[in-house]
Amino acid sequence: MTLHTTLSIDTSAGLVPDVTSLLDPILVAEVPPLLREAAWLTADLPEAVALDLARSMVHLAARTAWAAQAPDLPLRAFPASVDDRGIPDPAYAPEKAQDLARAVGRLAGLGTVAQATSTLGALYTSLLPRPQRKAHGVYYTPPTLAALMTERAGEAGIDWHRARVIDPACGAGALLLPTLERMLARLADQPAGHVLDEIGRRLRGIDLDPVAAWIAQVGVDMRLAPWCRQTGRPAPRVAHAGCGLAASAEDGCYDLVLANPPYGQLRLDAATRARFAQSINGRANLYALFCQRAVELTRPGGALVLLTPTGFLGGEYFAALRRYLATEAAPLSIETITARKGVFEGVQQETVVTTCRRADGAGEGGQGHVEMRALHVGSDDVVVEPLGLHLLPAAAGAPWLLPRRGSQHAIARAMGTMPARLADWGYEVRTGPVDGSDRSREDCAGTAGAVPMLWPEAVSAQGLDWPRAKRGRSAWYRATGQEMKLVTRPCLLLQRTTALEQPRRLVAAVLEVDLLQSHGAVAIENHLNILAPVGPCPAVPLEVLCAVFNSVAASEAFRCLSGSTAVSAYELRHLPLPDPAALVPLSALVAAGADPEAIEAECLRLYAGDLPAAEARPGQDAAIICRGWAARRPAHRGWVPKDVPAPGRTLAPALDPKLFGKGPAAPAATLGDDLVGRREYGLGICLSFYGYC
DNA sequence: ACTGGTCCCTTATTGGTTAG
DNA sequence: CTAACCAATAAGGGACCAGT
Repeated sequence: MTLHTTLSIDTSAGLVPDVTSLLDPILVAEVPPLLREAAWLTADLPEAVALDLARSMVHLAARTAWAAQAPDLPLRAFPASVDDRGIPDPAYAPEKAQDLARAVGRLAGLGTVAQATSTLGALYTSLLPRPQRKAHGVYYTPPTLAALMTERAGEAGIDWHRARVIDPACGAGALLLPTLERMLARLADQPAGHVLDEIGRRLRGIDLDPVAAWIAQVGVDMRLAPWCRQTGRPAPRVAHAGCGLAASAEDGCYDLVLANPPYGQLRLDAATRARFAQSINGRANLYALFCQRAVELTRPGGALVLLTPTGFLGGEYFAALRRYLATEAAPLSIETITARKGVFEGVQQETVVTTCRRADGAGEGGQGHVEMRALHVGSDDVVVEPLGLHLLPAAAGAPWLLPRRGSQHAIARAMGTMPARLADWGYEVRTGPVDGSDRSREDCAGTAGAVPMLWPEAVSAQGLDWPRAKRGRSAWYRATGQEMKLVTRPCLLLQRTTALEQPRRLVAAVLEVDLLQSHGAVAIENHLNILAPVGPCPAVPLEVLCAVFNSVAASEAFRCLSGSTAVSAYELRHLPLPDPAALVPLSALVAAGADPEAIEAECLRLYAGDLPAAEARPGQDAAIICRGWAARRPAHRGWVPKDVPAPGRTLAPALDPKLFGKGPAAPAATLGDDLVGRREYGLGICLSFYGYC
């Protein structure tokens, strides 16, 4: 099988040419403790005071950094709308605040310009009051990811020599600076005045926060200082304060839109809802609006690179966004960021980088394929794990079934051709109707009309365990004229919220007839899903359904479709299932009470077993790029495997504790040893991408 | 009334450090 | 060296809110 890639990774050039040089180890080591200290300063202050202090400190830090980088040029004026009077209230350790700000500014002034702005941005975000930060989704892009995003833009065909680029939510300029860098590289031989003109004409950032936009602009000013000196002109205004969602005269003019927009649920007024009707349905999220906005800004044939939560890949409330993107700006590649934590400070959101091309009406036949990758983001590197090409579902708005990990490649492929859904198996899904948090009901154990109440903790792969209920929860429910809430027939119960980190996303147990017979009915709490037979005789028996849903294969299949911690009824209805006719061997195993491993193996076969082995693996021509390793360990410099290493090759233990665990260096091991799950052998895990370990 | 998504909080666990 | 303690992290439950 040839894994044709529209966006091949250029291994010879390296993934992120300037990342390692951009990340001065001194800064990497010394800045975070200062930022933590800074966060303490504002943690307990009233919001307005904290905001004031944050802005003052950033101003001071920027002044310090500027003095180091361009002492001969004037620093751009602080936004007039924000009060500039130094550290505001002496009561809150002002000297310490000033010292901190200067210290951060000095460190920022040491590194490259991109590093300086990202450091200033990080200072700002760590000082911002939490409510403010959350309300506006202020989480700036780490430099490694920003570099990767501009790299993707290049792969999507952006010509940095003439491209017009905009970031409608630019924050402190994390994406503007790498873009500027690429533009400058192409303008190297041009007269200085022309360079300034070109940058001013072709690069633009917008942010709601005038101080953030100012930091971004100061970064641009710093970078353009040499050209300014030559011409005696100031740098052009690139970053503007304003609302990135507002329509402008420049819609459809940009060759590239780069954005890590803010996230967060919204309450929309009717006008805004109508304005973004194409891309939102149900409960809207801010980033969906920015996605539509990004498409509107892009010219036909132009490219978009967006960093968003994964939720839109499968969630019900993002069906309109999926439909919109599929028709207006089909994704070329989707790259899931595997770590939920540690990439964005204080965020538990699972995120994804999507590269799209704006439709140009030229009838791009045969589209619908997406290049999937997983990104393992370290503190100063990104490891790219190729997951192959995958087809988007033809049905508009349907969840996109895409692998998030290498191990899901085969299952994701197979799912694309599986036509059956739960409805075809003879089942419907609904959420448990009883609100267990309703404390108005007293414990009714043993009273008349009381029926068993089933909570999530009663459901496990081992079966149903009633009257199990956690502390403070009643295992009984008194039906008070709401008998329609009760379940009277056997069904499958499935936990409704499971963490992404859990080994299994799907946890199911059969509600047997005996519990129903002894009590007449049971109540199902809201955090369980109910999979109930539609007719008297479903195409697949309950026990077989249970076996499939409890299998690792089904859990992995579900992971390919879900983006949030919820196991929603919507997603369950869309989960591809094997043809009922193919379930004969599994039914026999279940009926015979076969051991779990045999059942597990059969479920895996049902999902992925029919694929040839070659297809079950991600592309062998793919590359893994491990810049951070090379940077820290000279012995490993240049270790960027371009092809599959032979079994028997000696592996070094992992060198990046952030990525692959801590502890003393492990001894070298031989490829082919059982290295799976051994975190000290990061390389071993890398090689598992190739299907070797 | 029902459903879905997300955030936050509590609890359990783990890993690391230090006193005895 | 062991036990106790503490901090950080993971897991999972609960609450809340908004849309249908």
